Amino acid sequence: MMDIKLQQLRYFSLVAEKGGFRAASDTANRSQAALSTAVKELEKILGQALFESGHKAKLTPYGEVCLPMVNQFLSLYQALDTDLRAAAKGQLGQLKIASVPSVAAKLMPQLLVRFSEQYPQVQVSLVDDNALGVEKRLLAGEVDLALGNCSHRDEQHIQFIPLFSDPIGLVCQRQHPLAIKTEGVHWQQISRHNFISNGTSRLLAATPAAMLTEQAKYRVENITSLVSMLELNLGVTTLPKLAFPTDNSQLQWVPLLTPAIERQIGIFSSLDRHLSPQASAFLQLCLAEFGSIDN
Amino acid sequence: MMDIKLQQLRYFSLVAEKGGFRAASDTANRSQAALSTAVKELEKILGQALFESGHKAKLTPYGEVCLPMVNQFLSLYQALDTDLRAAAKGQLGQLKIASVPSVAAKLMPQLLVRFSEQYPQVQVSLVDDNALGVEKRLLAGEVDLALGNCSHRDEQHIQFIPLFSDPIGLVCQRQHPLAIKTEGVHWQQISRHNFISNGTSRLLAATPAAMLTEQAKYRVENITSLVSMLELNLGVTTLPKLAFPTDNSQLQWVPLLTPAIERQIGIFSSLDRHLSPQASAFLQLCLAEFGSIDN
DNA sequence: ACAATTGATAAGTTTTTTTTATCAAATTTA
DNA sequence: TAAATTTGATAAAAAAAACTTATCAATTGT
Repeated sequence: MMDIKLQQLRYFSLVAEKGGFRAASDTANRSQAALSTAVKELEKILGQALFESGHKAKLTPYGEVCLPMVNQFLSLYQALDTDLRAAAKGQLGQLKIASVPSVAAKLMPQLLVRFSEQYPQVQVSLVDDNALGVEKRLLAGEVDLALGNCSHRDEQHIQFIPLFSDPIGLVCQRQHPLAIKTEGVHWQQISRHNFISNGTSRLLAATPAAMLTEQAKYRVENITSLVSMLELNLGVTTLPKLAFPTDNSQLQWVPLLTPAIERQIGIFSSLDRHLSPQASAFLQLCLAEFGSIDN
Repeated sequence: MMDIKLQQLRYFSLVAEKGGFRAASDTANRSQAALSTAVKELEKILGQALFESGHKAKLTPYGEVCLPMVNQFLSLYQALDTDLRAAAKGQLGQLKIASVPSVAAKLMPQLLVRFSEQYPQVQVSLVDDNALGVEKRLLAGEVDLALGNCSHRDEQHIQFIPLFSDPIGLVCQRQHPLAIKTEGVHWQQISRHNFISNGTSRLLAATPAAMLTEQAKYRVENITSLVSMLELNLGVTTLPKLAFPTDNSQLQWVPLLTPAIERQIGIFSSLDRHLSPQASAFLQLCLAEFGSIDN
């Protein structure tokens, strides 16, 4: 049992539309014989004549029944073609991103607005998690891309592209004696005060400032809780500049000068899977935004 | 811009389903190379990889997006194939029939029931008209087939296949003196009574009985009016046996013996157009019902 | 009646698809 | 861990399909 070819359907529809094999062959840039044989073979496959035998290409009642079905199918084929190509260009589909909270809050909104302008049909989902969590989600295939600070934990399966560096600084009340040192503070200056350790404090590890976390009076992961405690002057903490809530009127961020610590914010992608076209487009957007070389 | 081939979509879907080119090539009865090159070319057309490069045929995120779209399209292709073939066998589409009232009322119901059993998906429409009207509708392409009595008016465009013959007879009240002559009457016996001419009376033309219509006191086309007038004993008329309302308890049909007149009931089809498969099937049904040779 | 136009068909050419044969890489087995 | 197996990719050759050219008979318009 021969199967029906796309070309046969196309020619059948075109001949019916143009009202003749000659006219159809002109618009299709094919010889009249090509269309004639193709339609004849389609008729053979179906076991029924589509056009009346005779001079003019007039549809048979059967052809009349077939034509709308065939035309609808051909438009579905066109739609598929368009969709597959659109999806290939990343204009269709979904994009899943994991990000550390500070990036998710401060940078993602603008990035996503610009991405959605270019790719309005793409469904974007964003989850936030800590630095280890975003990498884990990426490895699990839960997300296409992950934004966070470099840890170089699994170079075998994960690629890291640095985007920019984010300096660590002291966070304290505006009335705090250290708050006026806007040019920068030394870790030993901090150690004279109560220290509240937080999720980003592991960035201090392997630096002299690691002492602070070891002597910490509190450890708080949640950023809102942390802010409340700082506002109540229960102590001071360190945060990357990006993680500092800029709209807060009671707290102050002061750069940590000695040692100067920076976290490398960048974008992770899996080496095991192809990037989806839209993920690739988003990565390009990030690179364009922050410069391709780390700065 | 190359266009996407059906075969490429089929192979892509099959490889994804079977989880490998080798396994897919087995079920498709093709070489592994055939599927490999076909899918590679599809990827080239789309400009994106569908399968991860590596040992196993794992879908890329893009392939993951494409697969359901492609599968849906392939099932639509299957549906089209099925529908076109079903329509070719006359199992789909519509059938339009014109018939003279007597045939429409007495024979069509049973015929249509049997037709619908075999072709449940076919929409049937039936119009009734007089002998000239059904032929006109057929010529106009309004209907696929016409049932009526032969007139041989347009042998160039219309084919007539006789099905059976229908004898003309006298119709009168049961109490009428002629009603007892069940073996048959002579036209001259009728001429002594009031005659009501009707639509079927032109069948008497070119016979001695034509005299009856010439001397007719009334002429009534509508069958219901005619029956009423006969019941009121306003006169007698002639009707083909089939046109006589068998459930009427007051009237009687008596064969016209001299001259014996019969109308040939048969089926008309256009010589200019192909019969639709379902029309052809209906014609076969009629021939089977009434015997292919006129009787 | 004649010229022009229509679709059908046969033969030959081009293009596409498929197979065969082989490869390198990855996986499994011993 | 090494050998054997299995995987998908690729090149060359063969087979199949699609298309073109050339020509025909039939129909239509003038």
